[in-house]
Amino acid sequence: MSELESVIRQLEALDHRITPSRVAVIAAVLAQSGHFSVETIVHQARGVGRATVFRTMRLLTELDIVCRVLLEDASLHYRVSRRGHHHHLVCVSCGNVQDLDECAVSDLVRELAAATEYEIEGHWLEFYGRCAACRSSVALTT
Amino acid sequence: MSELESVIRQLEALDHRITPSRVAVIAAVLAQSGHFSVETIVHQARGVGRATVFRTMRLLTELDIVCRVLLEDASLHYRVSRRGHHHHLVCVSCGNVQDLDECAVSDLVRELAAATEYEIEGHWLEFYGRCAACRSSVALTT
DNA sequence: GTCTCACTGATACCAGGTCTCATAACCATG
DNA sequence: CATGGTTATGAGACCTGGTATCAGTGAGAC
Ligand SMILES: [Mn+2]
Ligand SMILES: [Mn+2]
Ligand SMILES: [Zn+2]
Ligand SMILES: [Zn+2]
Repeated sequence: MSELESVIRQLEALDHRITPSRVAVIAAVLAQSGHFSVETIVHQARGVGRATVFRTMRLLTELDIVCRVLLEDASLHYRVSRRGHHHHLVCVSCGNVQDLDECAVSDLVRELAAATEYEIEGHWLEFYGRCAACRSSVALTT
Repeated sequence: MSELESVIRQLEALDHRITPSRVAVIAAVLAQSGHFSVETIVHQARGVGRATVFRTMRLLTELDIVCRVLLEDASLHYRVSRRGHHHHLVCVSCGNVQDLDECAVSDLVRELAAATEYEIEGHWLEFYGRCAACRSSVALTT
């Protein structure tokens, strides 16, 4: 079963209708290699309305098929998610994304909950830096 | 010396000009109690142009007079910052913000740098939840 | 007081995203 | 299959947050 079929099964299982527009958006999403903006999908899923692309992205986010990637300037990208809850290390130079294996703050969430009496429901955690490749190319040009 | 004067001194020290517009924006910012959007300041600093408000907010961010508060939906707010680098715990119900004392991920940044060969330059970290007050009011209404 | 350059604000513009609503079509059911 | 109810679509208006342009102003060094 292809990845596309697998996503379609998930939608069916949750009583969402399988429409050509949705399939086109999902196919475009699955074809991305790194992180991407919604606009990229709007361009690549030709003929699908802008609103539908945004609606489908929301669906895919809720189903955990994509994850949100927050860039340093607070703009929102997406990325195909092949695991559960996790965070990212983004190269600010080439855009490469490293998925981090586990949530580094789950312990902290418990501590915070105890210390502050907040019931903690969510968090954002993203790291920015330069990957080894980008660092060495900078070294060469300076 | 008032907080306003203190900020003005900081601007002077860095060779920024003290203009009525800047003073109005800074005064409006310092009058905020929690986190706020730029739009709030646009409304409250009457007569100051939109662009100038945005420019001044950028200045204040660079000078660490305000810090950026990222909401759960990735929208950007600001908050008067009375300390160095830190993170936030935001109540998604009433908007109350708790400043967290220290950066909880500075150790992690070092570990990550070693493990991934990235040079890590920055991060986003924000927590969302419900404060004690909001939790008890929910308990009452259910 | 003069001069210069940083700053301003009106305005146009852009990006990202939502709302509306008439139309289309998916798919459960018979 | 044929039908029907309900879900999804897409054109376009609209909204929010933010930047670019540029002629005009005024802060403050001298
Ligand atoms: Mn996490
Ligand atoms: Mn930190
Ligand atoms: Zn890189
Ligand atoms: Zn609260």
